[in-house]
Amino acid sequence: MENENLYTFENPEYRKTFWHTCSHIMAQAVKRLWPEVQLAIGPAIDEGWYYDFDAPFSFTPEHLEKIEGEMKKICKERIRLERSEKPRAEAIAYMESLNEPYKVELIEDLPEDAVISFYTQGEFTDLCAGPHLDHTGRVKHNGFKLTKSCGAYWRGDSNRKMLQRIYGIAFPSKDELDQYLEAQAEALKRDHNKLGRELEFFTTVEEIGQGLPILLPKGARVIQKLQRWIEDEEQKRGYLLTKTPLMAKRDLYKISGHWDHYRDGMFIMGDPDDEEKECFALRPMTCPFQYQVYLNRARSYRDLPMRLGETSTLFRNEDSGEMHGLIRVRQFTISEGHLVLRPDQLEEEFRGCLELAKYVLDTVGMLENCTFRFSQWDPARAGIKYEGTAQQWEEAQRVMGEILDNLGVEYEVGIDEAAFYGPKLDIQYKNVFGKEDTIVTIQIDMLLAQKFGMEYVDADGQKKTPYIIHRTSLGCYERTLAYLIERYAGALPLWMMPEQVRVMPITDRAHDYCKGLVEDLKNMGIGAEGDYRSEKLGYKIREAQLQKVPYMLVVGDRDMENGTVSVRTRKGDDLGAMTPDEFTAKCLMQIASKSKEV
RNA sequence: GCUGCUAUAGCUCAGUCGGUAGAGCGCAUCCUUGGUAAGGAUGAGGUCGCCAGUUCAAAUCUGGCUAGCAGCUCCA
Repeated sequence: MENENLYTFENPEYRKTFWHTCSHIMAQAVKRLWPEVQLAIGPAIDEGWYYDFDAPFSFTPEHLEKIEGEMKKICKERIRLERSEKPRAEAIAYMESLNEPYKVELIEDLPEDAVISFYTQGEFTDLCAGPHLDHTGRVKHNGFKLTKSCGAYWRGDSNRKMLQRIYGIAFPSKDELDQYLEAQAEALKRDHNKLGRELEFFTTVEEIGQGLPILLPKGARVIQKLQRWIEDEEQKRGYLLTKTPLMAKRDLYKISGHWDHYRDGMFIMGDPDDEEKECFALRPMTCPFQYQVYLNRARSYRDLPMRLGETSTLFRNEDSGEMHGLIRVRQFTISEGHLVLRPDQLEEEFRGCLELAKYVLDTVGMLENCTFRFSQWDPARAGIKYEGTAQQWEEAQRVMGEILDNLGVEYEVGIDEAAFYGPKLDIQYKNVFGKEDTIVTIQIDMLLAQKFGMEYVDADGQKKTPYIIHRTSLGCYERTLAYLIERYAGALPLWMMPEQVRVMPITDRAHDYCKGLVEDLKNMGIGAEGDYRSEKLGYKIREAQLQKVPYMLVVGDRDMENGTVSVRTRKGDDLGAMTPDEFTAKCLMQIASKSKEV
């Protein structure tokens, strides 16, 4: 390795070290300004760093400015960072003397014989494993910025004290910092929660409530197109369409285990504690409903695999702070499905689910930004969060791990991320803020079939319990729409766009001609609208452009004479004049091919 | 649920020291009939999120609620 490359920002190790030192500089600045503030933790993260503080006041933007000012001084002072070590007991005593209870707690969690390392820069010493830059002058006084402050629980535990977290970002030069901040600002312009409202895909109304977005005609149409496509695609792949009730008596959820595990997260109608009276709950998942389809009659091994699909609306009473645009809502519709299968079919069917998910994610243009996570149980929470035996869990996870390896899936492992009934493959996607959520999930369930008494008669005449795969193909339609809006900055591919063509007469003389065009296009299944207002062409084009309408058909005297339309794209390309038939054929072809480019 | 911030016209926002509101865009009407990102004029539109409190007087100050935003926690 060329040594000089180790100390560049391109090296992730160096970058993290750089940001970690920034967090120490920030902590030092805070302690200089307000010695009474106590320190918790301050790691480097994927983009920058944060430090958690316990302060008797709230950090405001003015506080952040002050801290930045003090940090600039520390950078200019070029203070050396020196590592030192103390035995555990001495380290605890030292942090007690500094009145840093959070640091004391951190050290107390380390083993008895641990040697504790510290980093000292001038008057400031912090508990830290390192490594660090050699001196604070490596950070440029104009190369960093404190981006936000917010609350964060001590040790990520919602039962413990809420501390205050300050986030920061730094680069080796002001130019790079400015570039980063500029890119951030650009990314936020794609925020579906703003753009989706501006473009009238959805809205919310105070009286309806949190997490209950209204899909406006444009948003509803996109989702309809996606749903029809998915339902058809699944039918091609052997799925049977079901339509099951949106609610059930509590009895159903008791069998599945959801009543015990997620009662607080359900919308319940009736008194849940009164066993004498009927009590219903809106469904938070589809599983036990779709199982009834299987249970409708006795099944043979010949019936398996049975692939059930449903466009399923679910209701989950999320905590008030969890809702976010279309990404996290209280009522949503997913491309749900359950596969009931014999053990020997598990790998093949899992492969089919993964293939389908990858196909649909690729088609909508999201696959390249997806990451895969193998969500496993945490044995420490066996019997609390997770049902079933350790043997069942190990078996399911072993099988799933083998399948994933055989399929060459590159994944990260998420411990304690599994469902209560089994491990999952979660396909993750990030929004413009960098926050990650699950877009698609494929789960192996070795428990629920037994609970519901699902069986099949095998070739040997024996009754056996099937495996179940829970899966989505395009995930939750609301969430997917949100990501699509962000992915395409609102300019969705032609095939899923609600309004695909806008016809614009230049003068009143062209109105009838245009109306005929719009009608013809609509009859061919193309989303077309006419703009008959007495505005100038430039005005109409600008508006269609802002609304991301893929094709604009301009019609004036010239076109009427020649029997043509003049075609313009939202990208600004002038495709010239062509006959309506030529345009229609081109448009239909592009729609059918689900091209991402138009 | 927690911490912090926010709420004024359909949208984006201004409104100083407490004295009951303003702009741009949009919308409506009229003029304009035009060739690829904003033609002109006129007009309508607001219990200042809701409920209390302080005050002679509240968009403005205080409290509660509702909703929105960022993060934390959670996400079957």
